Amino acid sequence: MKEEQPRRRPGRPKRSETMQPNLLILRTAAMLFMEHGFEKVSLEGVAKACRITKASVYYYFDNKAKLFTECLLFVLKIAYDQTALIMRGPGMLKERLLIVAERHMNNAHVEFETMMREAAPGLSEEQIKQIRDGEAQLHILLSEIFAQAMEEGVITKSDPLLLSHTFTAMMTVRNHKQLLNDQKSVKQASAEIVQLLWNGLQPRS
Amino acid sequence: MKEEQPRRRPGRPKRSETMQPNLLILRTAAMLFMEHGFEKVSLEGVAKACRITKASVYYYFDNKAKLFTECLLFVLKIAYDQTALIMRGPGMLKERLLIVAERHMNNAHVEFETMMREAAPGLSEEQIKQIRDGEAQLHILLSEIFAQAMEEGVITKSDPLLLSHTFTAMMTVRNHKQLLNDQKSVKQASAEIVQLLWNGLQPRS
Amino acid sequence: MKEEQPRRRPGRPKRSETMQPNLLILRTAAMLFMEHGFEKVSLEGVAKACRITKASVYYYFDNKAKLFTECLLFVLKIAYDQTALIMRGPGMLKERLLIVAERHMNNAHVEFETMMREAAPGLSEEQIKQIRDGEAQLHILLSEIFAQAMEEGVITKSDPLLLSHTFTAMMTVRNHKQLLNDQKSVKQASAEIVQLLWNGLQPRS
Amino acid sequence: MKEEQPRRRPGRPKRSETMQPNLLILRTAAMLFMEHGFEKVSLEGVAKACRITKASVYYYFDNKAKLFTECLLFVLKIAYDQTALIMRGPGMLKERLLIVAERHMNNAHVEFETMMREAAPGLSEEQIKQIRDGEAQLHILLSEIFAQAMEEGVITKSDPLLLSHTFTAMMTVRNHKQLLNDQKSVKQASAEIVQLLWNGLQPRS
DNA sequence: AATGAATGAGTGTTCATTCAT
DNA sequence: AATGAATGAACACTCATTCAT
Repeated sequence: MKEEQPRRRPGRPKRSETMQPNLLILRTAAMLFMEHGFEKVSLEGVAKACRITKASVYYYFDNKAKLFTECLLFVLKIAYDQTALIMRGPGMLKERLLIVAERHMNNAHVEFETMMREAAPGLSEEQIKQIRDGEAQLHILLSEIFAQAMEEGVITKSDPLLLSHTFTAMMTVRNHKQLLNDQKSVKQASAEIVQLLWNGLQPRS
Repeated sequence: MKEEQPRRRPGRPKRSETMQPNLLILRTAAMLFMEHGFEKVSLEGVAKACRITKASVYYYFDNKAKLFTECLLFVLKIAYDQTALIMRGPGMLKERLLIVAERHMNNAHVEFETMMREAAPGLSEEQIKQIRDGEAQLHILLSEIFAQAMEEGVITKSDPLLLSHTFTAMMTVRNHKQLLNDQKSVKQASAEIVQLLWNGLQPRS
Repeated sequence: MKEEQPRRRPGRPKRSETMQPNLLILRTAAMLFMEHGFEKVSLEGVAKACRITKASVYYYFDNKAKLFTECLLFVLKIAYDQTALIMRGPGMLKERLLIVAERHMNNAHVEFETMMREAAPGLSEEQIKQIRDGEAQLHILLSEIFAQAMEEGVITKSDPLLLSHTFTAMMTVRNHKQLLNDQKSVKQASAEIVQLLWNGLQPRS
Repeated sequence: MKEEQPRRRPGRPKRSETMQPNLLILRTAAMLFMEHGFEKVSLEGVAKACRITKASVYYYFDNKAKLFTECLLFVLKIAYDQTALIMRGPGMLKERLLIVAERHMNNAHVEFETMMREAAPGLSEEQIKQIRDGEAQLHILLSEIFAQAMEEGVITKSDPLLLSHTFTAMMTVRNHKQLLNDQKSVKQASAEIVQLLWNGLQPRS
């Protein structure tokens, strides 16, 4: 993001014409990157999806790596905010987890680490660090929630950071075409997955 | 990487070296595909890694899609065999799961579904089906084991297929660079993950 | 051809040179295609002949098939216009035929149908149809002229379309290196050929 | 042709198994070259059509240029013999021309000069000369027949060599897909073409 | 006599990037 | 602010050719 745009009211903007090209590109590219990964998204493709020219994309973003980085930071920010809002909100932990899971699983996208691995050779150290930091914050957020719940005896004690990663990893089931789409709704799947994590495999006496 | 090896002249080699180039290519390419995904692996790259020329790769495999397909089937076969051996072997279910998890997590690679999504546009319907079938068999194997365990009361009842997918998904934690490599050994992580799945979050009274 | 011209750096040229690259490429490629046929002309070759790069050719034309199609339509259009101008102009039919023959034979090129046969596998149905249509119009033009002449008793009655094709075919003599270039001028050859067609072999009493 | 094969009885051999690979390759390649031209025929393709390997083709023929040359000489020889047989045979000149025309037009193939132009850059001077000579003999044969007919007053006097080339050129109508195949049988077309050449366009009083 | 295995050079095509306007 | 026009590097793939067996 090059500079500070005049602040816009929250909520999705109505139509592209009204949006600053800045943001339009960012949103569009973010969507494409999340859906197809780094390599498969060409700047030509981004430009076309925005109804502008490739050179215009370069006007706003130095290069592909930069655009990618900003896109991911943008997405991570949103994910962070949404997750924070839900997880810090009211309700039982299990219920809040379910909401997060459902949200997350609803838009199938390339697994984060895979995307990073794909993109990494094209990114600078600094850029990688930035993205890693953004991601880390999300895990820290979750692990703090988990840690607190452990303190309070709401859930069994374990490594909260690992729990956060595991929880996130479980949601990649959204990508498993053969399970979803064919057999289960996302809503049902996410419910069952959270249930699984909650109860564990070991039968309760 | 500019070491100038005097490239072999064309013609049949003097029959000496170790592995059939057939297999050498398959193994090498499989490794590369699993590590970097479909797009990032160039046949030039595969060739170089095998110390042969691109044209030679084409001598053995019709095209990239074919090579990719055979690589995945190769990998899936191995994974299936290993998993079958372990899961049908002796020991408590939890212990067997742990072994599988450890094995699986030890070689970090691109998440399967992400790779498929990336490669799919380049593959034929038939090839996609073949790979999907190979993958499905692994899940069927696991879900049969799980179903039986449920029958026997070893684990709580739930959808065994979903459980299989979830279990697999959990192991993508291997890719989370920031968790592993930095903080935890794979051995420890897999143990904790299986523990998590086994006990669940809800505290036992 | 190893003269090292310092290749222009990328970016927009300083707006000076003569022809639109658009047309330059079309003309150059048309010439090459007509002279060497579809396969033998590489886009690299076209680019070099235009003193630009291959990628620049792609900037103006989607792919080889498209460029080829546009070239042929371009050439057919010119041929049509020239032929129409002459054949619908004043003068005796025989004289007009002579002029057309001379024009046509003056630029030796690959026989049309042979070129189409060569190129066809690479073209889309639509593209083939377009070219065929362009070609057909030329034959329709000629056959209408012939039909009218037959009506008026200027020439003997026969199938006018076949006559058009035959007339066109006769002009492929231009390609017969051993006859022309060595022994006869094109001017003389075309005159004799038209004479031949006009009088026929059978002696007049 | 590398050496003198034990002489075979005339007529087409029953099946490939009985044929010397020598000849099998020659015939097959000749057919392919005549049908598709020089560039489009790959030695791999020739080999496959012969049910042997590419290396075997190389065993019998030094390289593509050599094979091509021998194929054309082979075809020209046959054409010469057939033409000689017919043209020196009994019957009115016009009737004999018709038979030759029909034969020639029946197997549509790449126009000779076009093929030569395509292949020439790959051939040695010597090879080009050989083929040109073979072709020239055919034209000499025809022009001698024509010259004699002119002497005898059977046809009008003109340049007999040019007549030969023109006659040959007229038969390239066989390639005009839009005329033949759609509207006329080859038999009919050849008859009309010979008629055209015979009578000429100018009405007889 | 016949071939399996290898190569180098070339082709069509895509794409990130640059630069004058 | 925005873009049209250009490039170089890479990639998938093909093919004529070579050589040890």
